[in-house]
Amino acid sequence: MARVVKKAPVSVSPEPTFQGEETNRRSELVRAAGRLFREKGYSATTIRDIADAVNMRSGSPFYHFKSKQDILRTVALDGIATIHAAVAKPAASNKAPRARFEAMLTAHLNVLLGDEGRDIAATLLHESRHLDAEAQDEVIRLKDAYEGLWQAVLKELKTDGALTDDSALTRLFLMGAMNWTTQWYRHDGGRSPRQIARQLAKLLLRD
Amino acid sequence: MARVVKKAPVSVSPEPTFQGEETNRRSELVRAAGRLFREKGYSATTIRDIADAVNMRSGSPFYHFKSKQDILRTVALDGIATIHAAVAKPAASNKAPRARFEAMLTAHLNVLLGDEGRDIAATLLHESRHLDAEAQDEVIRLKDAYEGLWQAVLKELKTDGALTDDSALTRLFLMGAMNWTTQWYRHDGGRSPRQIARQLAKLLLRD
DNA sequence: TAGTCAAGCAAGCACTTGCTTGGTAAGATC
DNA sequence: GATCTTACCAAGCAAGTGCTTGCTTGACTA
Repeated sequence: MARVVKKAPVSVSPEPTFQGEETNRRSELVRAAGRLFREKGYSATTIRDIADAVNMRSGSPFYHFKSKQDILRTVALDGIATIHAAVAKPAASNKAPRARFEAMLTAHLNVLLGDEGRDIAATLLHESRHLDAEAQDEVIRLKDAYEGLWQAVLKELKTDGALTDDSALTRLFLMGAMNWTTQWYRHDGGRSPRQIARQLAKLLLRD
Repeated sequence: MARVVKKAPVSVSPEPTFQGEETNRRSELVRAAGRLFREKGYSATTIRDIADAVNMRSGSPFYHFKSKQDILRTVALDGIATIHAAVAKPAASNKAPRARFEAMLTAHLNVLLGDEGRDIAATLLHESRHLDAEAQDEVIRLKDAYEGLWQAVLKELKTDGALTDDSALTRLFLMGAMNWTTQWYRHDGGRSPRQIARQLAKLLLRD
């Protein structure tokens, strides 16, 4: 209600067509959906919520996506691709394992906690179960590939003697410690992702 | 459908009143709700799902609970009380800090991953945001009290020299590593909570 | 100038949702 | 034996739910 006057009888300019800003309307939907999925969860978020957030009517998102699940799929795949890309960069650097490890931690946490990626990352981590089986398989495949980056650096750290155990269990503990930050991190609080990464490295590695 | 014959015209015994089994119908609802909340999430679980699971009609749970949220509140508070009680016991033992720590890890993981508590624990960890503000505050209060148990043992471990940093950050990493197990633990897999606890202790503590 | 197309809107359909209401059968209590 | 209480059920209401349909409009194109 009070949303749109059906036909503004006097208005001359027929809507300023707010150009520039952001090209793609579809990606606006994805961003809005990501934020809402993080804030309220997939099931509690309605198509109407998403449409409202980008100033559409409730039927219009279905021009861009064939279903609500399709939106979720897009957000989740977007999320893991973002994390992977962010971490692959420091992982490919030629720093010493320890410094490389810390840079990877920082990259992962920057996505999870930063304004850019935290919506899609949280959606990926907490709402993937609402995907259909096929999409879930795809997420798992990409996640396994991503964790391969970590397994590799853990192995090097063991070779270096900074780590005594580079088993899958160690990797899972590491993922847990990192991904759980979304549950307690406060954006107004003092600690930066960088500092958190450093502390985590210090906890896990011995010198 | 095919659920209950309205009035069995010939049946003599008017329903065997399946005694014994489990006293309280209300707690059956809580258990069923916990399982469903873990499997599908709070929002995706309907009152009809919960009622079906204990063979009631969809209006009947409202005799025991005043709203769907009230069920969630009960499950969540039940969850944290269960974890707290399970960990408080080893925490109060007079073992050496290191052994005590490992016993606490085991206790926490036994609740999270065991058949008894994993439903309510998962609900607590992942669905608390759907509580109203008041209930959320109560959960946070209890959670802070619970984490106090951990902060205390971390402090002792530092005194003992097994840990270099007993800050809140260390505790949060620890909670993350533990609570994230629910995301990957397989009940058919080889590792027991006990073994996982031991490995985690080995990763965090130095000898 | 007519035709095409991308990007939406208005309306609404079929269904689901949490929850309420009036009733009722079996015990417990007086 | 009359009343009260417990624990439900049958029915349904009002508000949503995902999604579809037919249409419009402004920008481009032949």
